[in-house]
Amino acid sequence: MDLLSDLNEQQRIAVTTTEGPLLILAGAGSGKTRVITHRIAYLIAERDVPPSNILAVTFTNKAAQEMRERVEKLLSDVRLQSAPLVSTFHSLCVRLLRRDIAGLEEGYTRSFTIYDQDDSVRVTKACVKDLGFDEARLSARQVQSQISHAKNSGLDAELYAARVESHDEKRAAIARVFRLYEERLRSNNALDFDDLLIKTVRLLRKSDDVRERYNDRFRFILVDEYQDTNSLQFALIRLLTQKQQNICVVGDDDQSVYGWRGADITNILNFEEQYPNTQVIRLEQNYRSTQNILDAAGSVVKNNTERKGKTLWTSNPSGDLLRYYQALNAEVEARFVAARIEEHLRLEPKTRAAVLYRTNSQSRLFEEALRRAGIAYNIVGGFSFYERAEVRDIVSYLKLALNPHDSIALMRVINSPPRGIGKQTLDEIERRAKDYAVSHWETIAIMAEGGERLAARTVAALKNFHQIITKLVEASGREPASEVVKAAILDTGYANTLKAENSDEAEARLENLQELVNAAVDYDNEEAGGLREFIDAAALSSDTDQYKGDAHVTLLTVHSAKGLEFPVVFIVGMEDGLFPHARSASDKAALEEERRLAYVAITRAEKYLYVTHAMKRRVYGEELASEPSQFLNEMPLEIMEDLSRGASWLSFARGSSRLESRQAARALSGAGDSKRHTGKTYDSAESIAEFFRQRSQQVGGSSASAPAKATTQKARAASASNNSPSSSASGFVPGTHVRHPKYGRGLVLRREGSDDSAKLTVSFPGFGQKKLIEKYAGLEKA
DNA sequence: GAACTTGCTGAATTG
DNA sequence: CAGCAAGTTC
Repeated sequence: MDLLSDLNEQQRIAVTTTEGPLLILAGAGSGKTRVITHRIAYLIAERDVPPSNILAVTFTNKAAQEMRERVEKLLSDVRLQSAPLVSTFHSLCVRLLRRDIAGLEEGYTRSFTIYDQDDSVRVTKACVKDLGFDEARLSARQVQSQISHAKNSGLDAELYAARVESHDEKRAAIARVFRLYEERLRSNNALDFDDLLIKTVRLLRKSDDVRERYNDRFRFILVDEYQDTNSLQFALIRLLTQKQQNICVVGDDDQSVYGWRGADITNILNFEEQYPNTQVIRLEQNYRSTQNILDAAGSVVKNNTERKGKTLWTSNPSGDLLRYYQALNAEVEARFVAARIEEHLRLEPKTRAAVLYRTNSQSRLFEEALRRAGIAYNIVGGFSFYERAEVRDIVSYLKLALNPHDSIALMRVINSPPRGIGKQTLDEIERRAKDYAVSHWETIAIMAEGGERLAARTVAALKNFHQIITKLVEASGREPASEVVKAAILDTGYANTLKAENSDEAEARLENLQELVNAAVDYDNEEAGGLREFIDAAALSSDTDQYKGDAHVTLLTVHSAKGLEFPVVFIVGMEDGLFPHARSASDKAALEEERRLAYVAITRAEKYLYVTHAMKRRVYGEELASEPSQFLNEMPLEIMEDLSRGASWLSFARGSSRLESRQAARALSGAGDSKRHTGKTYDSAESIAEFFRQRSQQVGGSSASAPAKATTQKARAASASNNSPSSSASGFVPGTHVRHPKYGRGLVLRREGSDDSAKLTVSFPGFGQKKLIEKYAGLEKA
């Protein structure tokens, strides 16, 4: 088979440049996966590289699996002795550590357990409690994320503590939790997700032996989604490429959306400096989307300053206009989306649609609307299979089967199903474990022998539990994984308790457990890994792994959608404070990341792209007014079609921007001209548009290169609407959040007149818009 | 010890 | 509004 015939020129160079460092800047939809898979196949088939010398690293299992399958397909007529290793960063680390962790000399053994985030939070919580800190003031979740952040930036507990200012009480507390947390993990022979990378890097640094071995083994390394790598992952790559520099990284700086998780965009921006003699290849032809969709994406992302800059182009037709919809509230938005999906499926039963949202909590309304419309959907994220309580319980039993000293697992299931071991007994176990300085498991063994101050009932209950686990441990020594899973479900009483409940919910849980058994059976058949690997896979499985490519309708966050494509895409909740998220508003870098996120969302679409927003939305159970996202304003309005009922932000923004430079700059396209509106009938929309116009001036427009233009724009706006924006430094300019003695929090929409006699139009959630004279209103900044 | 009630606090994105 | 911890009752 000719591996190069169906590639374009750039792709071909990317595939055949096999020696030396290579940076492939691959725009969205430019055939990135195809290049990687062809490259692997090419190395094997044309350059006679033994597959075992190739390592390809991805971020998700799903991507890894897809890559494996595609390579296999390309090489279907080549006989292979081995397969290239296609793996996620985390499973690569597990693989190394399962073999060599003892070389670290930190007391860890090869049978270490992996703590996922939920486990980590549990440990953190226990640490906070045991150190006597107030759990309400020091939320375990927050502390855990601080610890994780520290670990990812190369700080251990000691370094972190040393960095904490003495007066910063909270951080000092976190530092103490951090230290205890690390101790607990170590004494449980457990590693959290961050440790997997940290320990691997440390091991490769420490042991020349191990480092050499893997340098010799992996002579050709590929890294996908390189823009998402963090400093530890970079260090890992560095260590693996000491002997050779056949390192090929593929990424797109415009799609870097994991900065909050420690991803370091400079890894890709500075790759050429880190690896001298790097060849750079740009893949800029997009095969996925229509021209209009690409225009929208480009028009948004070009507002970012921190980027390498590239322009996607396509030979695809311009396609349909983007479809815009302004909903009264979030419920209406969901109903609109469901109705449109129904329509698309009616016209094209085989099409696939995706609903993309910023936060998982938005999914519920769409689930309800789709269910009501009788449309089947698939949802990614939220509670994934391995995160369900019953699955986690059984997995905990399995962990105990391999290592009964795993206290986290033990405490999780010691009384589920209920077997008469209550809080009193648990506290007693905790106390004694600490006193004797032995594991909970050993403590239970001692207590099960009976003794002073223990009720006979308690002793019997503990004995029972001890026996159950002992049996599981024995079973794990001789039975295949699936049999141990069955035992963990049946012999622990778990299944019986669920059956006895006799409810629909219990029924569903039983089905999930059946599913777990099925997974284990598959595992027994396919790989000879055994229970250990089965549990590792469960721990490392991720949300995006649940994505089913053949589903007609998929609900997922924008983050989870990265790397996927759909003929029909809905980007919903395009509102200020939601997308971009409020937590990013203050920070320029964070806002740029949000913008890249918008870019990712837009470029998922092949043919039809919908953008929607709601005027009102429930937050914390309270209904709040919301403004359209600034990213909507950054799209070319003339390639949007307005599907809103009645007046909308778009209809007004379009009318009001007619005279302004943005229109002139985009005069190329004649679309939208037929939809001229005077704006006079659109009271609320008018104020929203006003708000935008004002804000774009405050922010200084989209590019730094046009100060002169910004001034004329400002002057014109001022004369047109009789405003004097930002002339009174002390006053409340539109966009400011204010507090009113009677109406509470509100948003300034408009300001008329100057100095302190200015008239303000302020929108108060729940009270509507009020016109107020600034000097009498008693407003304060909120 | 278990099941139920109340009252509080807090959700951004994920391997 | 929801999920969780502490408090209450059987």
